[in-house]
Amino acid sequence: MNKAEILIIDDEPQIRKLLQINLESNGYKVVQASTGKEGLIVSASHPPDLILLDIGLPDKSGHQILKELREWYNKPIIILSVQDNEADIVSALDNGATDYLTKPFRTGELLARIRSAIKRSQNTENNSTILCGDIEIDLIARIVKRKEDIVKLTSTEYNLLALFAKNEGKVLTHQFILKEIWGYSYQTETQYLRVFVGTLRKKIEENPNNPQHIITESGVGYRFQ
Amino acid sequence: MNKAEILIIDDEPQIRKLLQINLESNGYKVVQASTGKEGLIVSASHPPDLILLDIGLPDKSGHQILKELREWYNKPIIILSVQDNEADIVSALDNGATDYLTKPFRTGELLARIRSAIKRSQNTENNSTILCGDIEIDLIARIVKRKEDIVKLTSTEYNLLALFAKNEGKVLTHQFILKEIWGYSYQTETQYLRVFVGTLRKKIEENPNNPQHIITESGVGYRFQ
DNA sequence: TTGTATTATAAAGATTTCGTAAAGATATGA
DNA sequence: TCATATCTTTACGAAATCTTTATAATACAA
Repeated sequence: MNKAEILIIDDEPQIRKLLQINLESNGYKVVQASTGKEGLIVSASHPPDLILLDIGLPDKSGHQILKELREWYNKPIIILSVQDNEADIVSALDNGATDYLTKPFRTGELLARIRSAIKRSQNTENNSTILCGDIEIDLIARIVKRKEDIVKLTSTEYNLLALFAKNEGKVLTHQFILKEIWGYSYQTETQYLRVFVGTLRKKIEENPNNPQHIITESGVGYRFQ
Repeated sequence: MNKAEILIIDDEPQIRKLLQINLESNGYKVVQASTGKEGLIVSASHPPDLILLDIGLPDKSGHQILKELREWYNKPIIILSVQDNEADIVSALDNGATDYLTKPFRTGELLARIRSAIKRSQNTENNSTILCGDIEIDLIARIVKRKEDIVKLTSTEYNLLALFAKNEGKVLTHQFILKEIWGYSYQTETQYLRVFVGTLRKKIEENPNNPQHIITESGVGYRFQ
């Protein structure tokens, strides 16, 4: 395989330099970003194979960046932090961080953890666009196309469709969907779901009266195929 | 999904006890081994969902155990160690350890790293399908296939079939089935069962008049095979 | 073989769940 | 501010599912 590409998101130039030297001498290609915002843009325009994210960023909190990245980025994200705070670590890991290292870290360990993470991620296939029949969902750009034509979706409609697509083939319960899209306290508002499934079907189904993508599983939930 | 099962391989009884209490109170099922050799035997006879491995074992070095496990075991292995030695960490990670924590570790962090590791391993392989002849039941996706074709089942029909499949070969009494599917107060409504077994047979049996999967045990209940 | 208990099937009735339209509420942006 | 888009509710007919009843088929024991 080619050189793996690693994106460093860190506001301290010295750290970036240090990491760059170490990573490049170990055969990685390095891209840098000094703010969270820049990191999001860079990673979206050219997704790296792994991201090193400093949690103590000045513009947005690293936790926020992590969440935004994880909406579409499913390769490894390793957190670097001066904080040796358990709550911080737990929160980062639960929000999808692959690993968490406390600064100052040992270079050899960091490199080993990077190798380990990249190796594992290669075993899983990750795609930032999902293709289901004539529907194409670009998780990075948040754009949905049907037979090459862009489908205009509201934010909630998109979130719902993306959730379906990420779980293609599985039956998702009303509860689960409501929890994911609207939040924990909306688990009983199944009527929301009916309305939004209705509008989604109108937009993505050939014949909304005979849906081929969003299938109703009566009494349970819906299934996307 | 069911309780994830975690195997602890550690020679110190206090550590095992501490881990056991913490893990069990977080909903995990815990199995223990006090030596590396025992750990290998236990994991081979009944593979756990994750292994916590102490690197400083008396009989074989933990590194050796790790290598032997990794010859066939591909679920997460998290190393616990009193050694805060970089070479040790690097070696463990390069030999396929999923993570490496130094004792004394923080319980919350360990639990978060366990959650993270299990979550990732589930994304790679989610084969929770039960196969019975030409019938395939995917318990996670909640989907039933017969000879590759999806069989459309109502919620109750699915629950019933899943119950049968989970108890393949066993005779389930009317009482038991009714209690499991409809609830405690329906134990005498055997007619429900007859109706639903009938519709299920129509959907999954080659010849519903001569069922091969759902067998009647007259006067007792049914058996799935 | 006959009678009884158990099981199977069909179909009607009751209930729940679903889909849709549309009105009201809220947010968004010029 | 107003206009527009979006979200939340409400209402009701349609569809799917569940429950009940009736009756036929089958199994089993005397």
